[in-house]
This record gives sequence, C-alpha cells and structure tokens, in this order.
Amino acid sequence: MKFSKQTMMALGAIAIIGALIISMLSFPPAFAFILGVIAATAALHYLPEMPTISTNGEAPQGSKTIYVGNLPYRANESEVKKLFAEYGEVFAVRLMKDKRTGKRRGFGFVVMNSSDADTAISQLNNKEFGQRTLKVREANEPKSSDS
DNA sequence: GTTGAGCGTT
Repeated sequence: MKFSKQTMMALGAIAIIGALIISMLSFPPAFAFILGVIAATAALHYLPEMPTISTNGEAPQGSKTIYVGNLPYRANESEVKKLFAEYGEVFAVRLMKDKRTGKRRGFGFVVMNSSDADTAISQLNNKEFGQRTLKVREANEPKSSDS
C-alpha cells in the first residue's frame, strides 16, 4: 500500500467531512470518524484515480534531475515546466523555498527524460527568463538512473 | 512587501 501525500490529505479531508456530516446524526465522534475513514477508503476504491495535480515525486526510469538556478522570484513551477517542456518531456518541477519562512530561494530542480534533459540543459542554460539569466545544469545528486 | 550565490524534498 503506497499513497501519495496529496492522496492522504484528500483522504483525511474526506474523513473529516464525513465525520462532521455523520456526527450531525447524533453518532459518537469516534464512530463518526471511523465511518468517515471507511467512506473515504471506499471512495478511493471506486474512483479509478485521483486527479494528480503537479509533482508526483516519483519519476519513471530514464529520468534525470536538472538544477535550475538564478530564477526570478516571481517565477512559478508552471512557467518553468512550460519552458522545459519545449525541449523534452518534463516529469516534475520543484521550486525550492525556505523551510522556515516559505519564501522562495530562487532555484529549483526539473526532472525530465534523460536524452531530452541534455538538450534542454544546452538550450536553456544562460537563457533569458524573466529578465534574468537562467543557470541550468545537471544536478549534483542524481536520484535516478542509478541506485 | 525586502534579497541574488547556490544543489532539495517525502
């Protein structure tokens, strides 16, 4: 059994909502919560798949992680994903933020196909983006292609 | 709300 984080969050949200609804029927709170969890699990079984929003965290084999630096602070993951998608298949984009304050640090990582990653690096390195010069390189700690 | 070299997160 392996659930993604957003799947767990969605399950918890459904469980809480279900608990609130059922608790209106004058059930004990513990009972209501259990029923909510059961309803959420059943929903996950009936639904083919939850809509995956953006980053899965897990990429198929043959992918490489690319370091992207000197990003404008106003840049979003969607813009970076679109930019890299022009040169290959982008699997995930992660814009790093400060863990304490949550403010953007101006760099991130892009996971895409291995062969396309090389062309994307050579094409997007020192490329002007948001009035800034992008710094695209291969990541120092590759999380794929070797374990 | 600010800043500007760098290699992260479940």
